[in-house]
Amino acid sequence: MTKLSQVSESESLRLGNQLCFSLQAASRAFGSVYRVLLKDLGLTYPQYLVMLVLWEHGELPVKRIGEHLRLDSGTLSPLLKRLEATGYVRRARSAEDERSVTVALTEAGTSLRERAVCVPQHILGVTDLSLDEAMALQSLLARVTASLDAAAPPD
Amino acid sequence: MTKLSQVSESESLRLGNQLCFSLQAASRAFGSVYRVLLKDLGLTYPQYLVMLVLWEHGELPVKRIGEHLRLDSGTLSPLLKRLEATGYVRRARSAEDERSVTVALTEAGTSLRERAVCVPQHILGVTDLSLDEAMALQSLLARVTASLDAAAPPD
DNA sequence: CGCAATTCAATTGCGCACAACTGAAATGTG
DNA sequence: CACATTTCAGTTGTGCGCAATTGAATTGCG
Repeated sequence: MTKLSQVSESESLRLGNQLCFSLQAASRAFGSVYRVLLKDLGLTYPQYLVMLVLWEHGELPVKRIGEHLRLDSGTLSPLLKRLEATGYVRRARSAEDERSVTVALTEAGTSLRERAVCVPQHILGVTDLSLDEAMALQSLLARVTASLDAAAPPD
Repeated sequence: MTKLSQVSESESLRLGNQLCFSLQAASRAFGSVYRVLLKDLGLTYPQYLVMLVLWEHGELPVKRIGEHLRLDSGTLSPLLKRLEATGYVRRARSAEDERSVTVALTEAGTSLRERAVCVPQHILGVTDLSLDEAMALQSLLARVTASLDAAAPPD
């Protein structure tokens, strides 16, 4: 098994830089498609991710949401404030632990789910990948992320 | 060839959402590693990308840089101003076309290249992918981006 | 128990991405 | 040639991602 770090310099230079760039490009391309789809729902993509977590797990403290999405309070606090302003979410200090803030879905936030189920299908519809390819991609991404995290731990 | 849009609902719902998420996660993980490496060079990752373009192509108008990196003037103008403040780049209105601004490397910007060549190798060293896997990943990403762009054109 | 260390959300500050707009310069058309 | 259209870079405003810090609440240890 040839390791990338053993490939010729010019080759690895190109590939090394290009890999991250392609990743970013793909990520932003997804962003454009999501932006259009989510506009009607009054959500940005990161806000949509938070809603997915809440739809799946129900009421959660900010910390837990951050663990699911790898986001810290610096990102989540203002984002959740905007979700609250939109009316999809309610925040309240936990009674058991006054440091913690519990985020819960409002009525509007809960019912939004039905209007959002079509989103991932629409996304998949335009990716033009086979199931195998999508799973292969997913698997490669997971491995890359894991090894990068080992090198520069997210904590 | 099974198309994702034909897979069962629950499966595609999960995969559809997860694909973009994994992409973002991998992109951010790369970002963390690059951030550490580029700190010594006084560059952010997007600034590094601009430098790569300039190292390869030499003096270029803002528009061309944007075409290489898929970035518009709203992103590039302040970024280039910061690169100029750091001293890696010089900007000047083009003589032939007064609308255009030409970006050129300074002495410091040119010589920075030597200190930057180790970056992609270091990055590759921690991705833990074989050459085949890296190329497969690259190819999948390119296809995904192309199909997403067809659905929501970057223009 | 009492005090230090830890945990949690929030805030501040910086840089990037993108949409929408501005204004100046160039191009094209009648 | 005159005037509308297009092409540039820049600015403004919003939202994200992350580092660093703050302040309050909890936990742990002596």
